[in-house]
Amino acid sequence: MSNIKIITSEKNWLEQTAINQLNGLAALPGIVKVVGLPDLHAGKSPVGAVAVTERMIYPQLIGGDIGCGMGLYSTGIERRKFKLERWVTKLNNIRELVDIPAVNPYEEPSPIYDLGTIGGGNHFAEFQMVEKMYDQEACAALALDQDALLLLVHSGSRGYGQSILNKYSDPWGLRVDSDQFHSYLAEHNQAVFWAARNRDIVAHKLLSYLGYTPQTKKLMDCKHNYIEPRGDVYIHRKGAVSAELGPVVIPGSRGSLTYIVKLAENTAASAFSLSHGAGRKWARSLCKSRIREKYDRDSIRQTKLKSRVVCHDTELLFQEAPEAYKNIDTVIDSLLQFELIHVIATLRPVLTYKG
DNA sequence: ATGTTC
Repeated sequence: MSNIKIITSEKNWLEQTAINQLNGLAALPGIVKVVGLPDLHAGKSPVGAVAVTERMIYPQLIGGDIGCGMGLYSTGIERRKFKLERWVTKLNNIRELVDIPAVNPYEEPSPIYDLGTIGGGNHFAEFQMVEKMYDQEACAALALDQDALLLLVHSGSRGYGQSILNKYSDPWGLRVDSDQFHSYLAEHNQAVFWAARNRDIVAHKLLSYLGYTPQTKKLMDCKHNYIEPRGDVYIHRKGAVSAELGPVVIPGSRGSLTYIVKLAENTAASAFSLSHGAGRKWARSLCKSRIREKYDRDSIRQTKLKSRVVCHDTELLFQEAPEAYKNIDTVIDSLLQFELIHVIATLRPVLTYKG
């Protein structure tokens, strides 16, 4: 009997490298179960993956960006007040949210340097609007409003999480009876906590920069890089979201819809976890050569959904192009086939801001 | 992923 489960469907392509990495995880000491979600792809350790362990934890599987995740906010701004060109112009005037004075509104000093900055890579802050509601009741319970402008923030613990990982990289895997096990988990929990706060501050800084008194309401916060102790086992989620904490946001790319899903009953099959996005299809290094001819400096900043992207790093925009990501509909379809989710709404990105 | 990094 294999301890590996892959949640996928015929149409959903998975790269062999990622499956090999998943097999590698399954062979580690203390591993009870390994799950590959439909957005599985290769990374330093596989992304879109869940590893359930006993008597051991593996900080390296989580990586440096401890607590990374997505916060979805209602901005308190009506969608008709959204002014695309004006906001694009304004956001073009700052490099990152570092240009906006950092304020730590909390009592404790922040361990995150430049609290309220988005960071690089696949991180972003994105304005979205409700595209379609499929489950009115669930949308109402979530306070998802058709007329509200929404903001999705994908960011993590910045350098702070990495500094924690650096202290616990040796040995590979920490046993429950070690001091390191307990101190890592305590520091990890701090990073998870601060990463969520970082997302909150990103939302606030962005809205105040655009001239609004932030009246954000957090609809959900879905972390996807962390360890959850659950009874006798430890659920490592690397690019995977808990299926037990309420509705989940699963974005595609900047050029596709975002799904809001409700949890189904049968989530034990996926180690109580769901996908965190569409998942990469192309390695970063391959993107530029594959789509260079299709775009110029302007057109790479627009999507087929007519949304816009503000980002000063053109290289990054190629690496994070919609083409570099798998089809979100196929990922959602795989989750539906395994009866892990119900779709309650879709959102449409209108403006993406990247550091 | 990363106050990257030569």
